[in-house]
Amino acid sequence: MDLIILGQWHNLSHHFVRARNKSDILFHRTGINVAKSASKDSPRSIAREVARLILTGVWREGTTLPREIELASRFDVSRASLREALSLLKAKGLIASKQKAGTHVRARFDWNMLDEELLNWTLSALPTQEFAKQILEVRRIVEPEACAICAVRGTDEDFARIERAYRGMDAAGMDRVAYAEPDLQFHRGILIATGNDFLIAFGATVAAALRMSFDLSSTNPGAPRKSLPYHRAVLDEIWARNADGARQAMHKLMDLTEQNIVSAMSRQKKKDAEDENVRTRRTR
Amino acid sequence: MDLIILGQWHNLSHHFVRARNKSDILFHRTGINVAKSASKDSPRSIAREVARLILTGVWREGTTLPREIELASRFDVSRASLREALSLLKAKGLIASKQKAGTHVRARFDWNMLDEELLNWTLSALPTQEFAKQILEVRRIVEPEACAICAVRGTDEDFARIERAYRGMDAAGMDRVAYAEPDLQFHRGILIATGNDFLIAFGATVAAALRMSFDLSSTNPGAPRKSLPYHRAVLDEIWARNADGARQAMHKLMDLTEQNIVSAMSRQKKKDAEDENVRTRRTR
DNA sequence: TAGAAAATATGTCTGACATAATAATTCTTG
DNA sequence: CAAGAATTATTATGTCAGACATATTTTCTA
Repeated sequence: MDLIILGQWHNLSHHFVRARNKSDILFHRTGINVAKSASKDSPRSIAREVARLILTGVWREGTTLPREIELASRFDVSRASLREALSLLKAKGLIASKQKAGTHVRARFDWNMLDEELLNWTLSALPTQEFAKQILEVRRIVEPEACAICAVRGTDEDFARIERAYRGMDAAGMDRVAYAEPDLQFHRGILIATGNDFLIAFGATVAAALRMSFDLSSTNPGAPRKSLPYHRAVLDEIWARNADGARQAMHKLMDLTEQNIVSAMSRQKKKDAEDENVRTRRTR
Repeated sequence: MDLIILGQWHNLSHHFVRARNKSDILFHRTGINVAKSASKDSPRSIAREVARLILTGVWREGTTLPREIELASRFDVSRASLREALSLLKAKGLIASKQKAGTHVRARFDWNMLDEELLNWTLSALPTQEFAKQILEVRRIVEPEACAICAVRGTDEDFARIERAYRGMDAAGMDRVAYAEPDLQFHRGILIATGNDFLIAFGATVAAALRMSFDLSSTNPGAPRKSLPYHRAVLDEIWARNADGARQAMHKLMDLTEQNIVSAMSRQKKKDAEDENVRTRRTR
C-alpha cells in the first residue's frame, strides 16, 4: 500500500483513504502535491502541516485523527514533540482531545482565524481568492472606525509614530520589500493609537492581509507605491483630529487596496492558466 | 525566605521580589491575594495561572520568567506538563522561548486578545471597568456591520437558526441562566450568516462579552429580558433583508447593552465598597 | 438488556542527552 | 598593562525514550 513516513515527504505527494476503521487513515502516493518539508523547528512545522491538512479539508470537522504514537512515527519525531505540536493547535481551537476517545478536529466555528500564525498558514495553504475577499471585508469594517477613534483619542506621540512609518514608506521608493514593513507599522500604529487592546490584537489580521498583498504585488511591483498619497491623506486627517475625514480617507485606502488585490488576482489567475498550458503541452 | 510551592497556594497570598539575578524571582508571603488553586487539568490551569500573572502585570512585558524546572516544581507538576502549559501560552502569543536564553513575556501588541480562552482569563483576572468599555467598543464596530451583511447575504436557513435562538430567549422568560445560551446563539447566528470566517471567529469575543454581561447581571436579574424586544427588532429587519435597518437595530441593541453594563458596574462598585466597609469595621 | 471486565488512547511522570546562546576564561595584541 | 578577540565552559530550552495512570469505549458475560 506504499505507506509513506511523513518525515520523508519532501517533494512527494499524498492522499488519504478510508481504511479498516474511522481513525485508521493511511497516506499513499497520488497526484496531489504537498508542502516542501517539516525539517526544522519540529513542533511548529508539524503544527503547520497538521493545520494545513485540516484547513484544506483533508481532515474535515469532526474527523478523529490518527493516534499520537502513529502521528509521531509518521512525522519522525518523539511523542513529546508531537504533543507539543498538537497543543499549539489546541490553543488555536483547531482540535480537541479526550482521553481514550482520541483527538478530533473541532467545528470550523471554533477555529480562531484571527490568530496570526493560523492566518499565515491559511493563506499559504489555500487558494486566496475567497480568502482575500473575506479578509478585506473585515478590514473595511474595522480599520476606518479604528482610524476615526485614533484621530479623536490618539496622542501626539502616537501620531508621530504613524508619521515615522509614513516617512519610511516614502523613503522606500519603488522598493516593494522595503515598503512592506513601514506599511504594516502605519496601519498597526493607528490601531495602537486607539488604546483598545482588541483593536490592537486585530493588527495580526492586518499583518497577514498585508503579507498577502505583498505576495500578490510581485506581478505589479509599482502598485504599492501608488497607495502612498492615500496614506498621506489618512495621516493628514488624523493630525487634524478629524474623525469623519479620517474614516473616509481610510475607506478610500481600502478601496484602492481592493482594486489592487482584485487586479493582481486576475493577473495571477491568467498566469497560472498559462503555466498550466505550458506544462500540459510539454507533457504531451 | 518563606518560599511557597505554587501547588500549595490555596488561600495563601504572594508577591515577588528581585533576587540575586534577573530571572531569579521568588514568591513569599505578603498581603496580595491569589486565585484559588491549580488542581485539575494541570496544563490548562497552569497556563491560566501563568497568564493571570502576566495579565495582571506581575510578570511584565520583556520579563524573563523562572526556568522550566523551577516553575514545574512550584506548580508541583512534571516538566512535561509545564511545557505543555507554556506551549498553550506560546500559541496565544503571550510568551516566547529561546534555547538557553529562557522564556520571556512578549510585547503586549503580540498577545492575541481575540482568543476566547485568553479573553475569559482576562475578564476573570482583571477589574473589568476598562476591559468592558474596550470590548463593547469593538462589538459596536463589528456587530452592526455584520448584521447588515447578514441581512443581505444570509440564507433563509441562517435566519431560521437565528429565529430559533430568539424563541429560546423568549422561552427562557426571566431565567438569567436559560437566557444566556440562546442569546449567544443569536449573536453568533448573525456572524455565521455573513459567511465570513473572520467575522465568525469574532464570535469568541462576543461569547466572552456576553459571559461578562451575564456575570454582571446577577445584581439586576431582570435586565437581560429587557433586551428581548431589541433582538426582535434586529431579527425583523434581517427577515426583511433591510441592511440599513438591521445595522441600526443592532446599534440600538448595543446601546442598551452598554447601559446595562455601565449601571451594573456602578452597582457592583457600590456593593464592593459596602463590603469593604463592613470588613474594615469588623476587623477594627 | 444490564452490568462487569478488558482494551486502548490520551495524560502524566522520570530521567537522560542534544543543542544553542550566554557567560567566563584565556589568549593575543597595541 | 589594558583592551579586545577567540576559545571554552556553563546552562536553559529542545528532544528523546520508556513507563505507568486514567478515563472512555468496547467487548464479554450473566
